[in-house]
Amino acid sequence: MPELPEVETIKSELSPHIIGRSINGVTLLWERMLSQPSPEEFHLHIAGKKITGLARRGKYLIFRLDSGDSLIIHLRMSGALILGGDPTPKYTRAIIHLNNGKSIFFCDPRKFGRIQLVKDECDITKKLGPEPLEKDFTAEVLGKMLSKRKAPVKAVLIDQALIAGIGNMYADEALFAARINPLRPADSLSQNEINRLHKAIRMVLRDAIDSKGASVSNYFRPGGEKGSAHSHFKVAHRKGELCPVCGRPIKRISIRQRGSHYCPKCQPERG
DNA sequence: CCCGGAACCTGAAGGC
DNA sequence: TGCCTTCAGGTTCCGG
Repeated sequence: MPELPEVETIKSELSPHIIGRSINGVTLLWERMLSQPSPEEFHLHIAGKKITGLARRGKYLIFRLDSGDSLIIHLRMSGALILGGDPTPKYTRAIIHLNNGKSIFFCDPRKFGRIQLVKDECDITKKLGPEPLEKDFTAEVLGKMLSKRKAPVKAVLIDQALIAGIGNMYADEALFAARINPLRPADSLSQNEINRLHKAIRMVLRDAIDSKGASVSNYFRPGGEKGSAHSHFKVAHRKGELCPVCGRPIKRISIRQRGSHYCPKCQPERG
């Protein structure tokens, strides 16, 4: 599932191929993928616009256009952006046609991904919490967030309004690295645990970016290659496998209807 | 505001 | 082998 490291990888690998290019038009094969504006408005305002920059905020990928508008893509669960000519990849739901004969194929078996064209990208990004890899995301900032919440710390980590870009698998990995049980009430963490968690979040995300993201589900890089971050996972998606630290089986429980993987020994109920 | 649960989707995996 | 059910989870919406 594309989370921060996957979207960051897509941004880096797509950028050199598309910045400075113009968009001839966009084909929508699954119209509900467009959340705003209307299809008529969308086609009217996108045709012929030049891509001046590509940015990421949380899990959103932002194409900045010379018109001042921004084309914003969210891959949600199973989306991938593949750069190519032909043939059209399986599960293609939208095609962004560039002026060099190449296209960006938005492939998404689950049809959860979304495209929108907005005048002001802040309308979308202002709802997001800080970027976990930026300087302003300090242990103090994290501690303040957690201290206001009684929900399980796992649920708080994946709340995009608090921290932007962490999803289910990297939350599990960060909590394991910090040796914190995912069910612990967020406001029950000690200062030491907050510091560990802060460090773990940044380490886990940076490592995953170095590995070009985790190819679970339908994630592919723009060239069609997979990432390798999933092969370094210690607990995420590893139910029943043995903990690399203590050798006990990884447990899987449901938190907020999300599969949560952890080691009962290394991440005990009470810190 | 805070919290938890349902809905959106469909391929994959598991049960019988 | 095959049908059927369940699972996967990012975001949005809704109810308590």
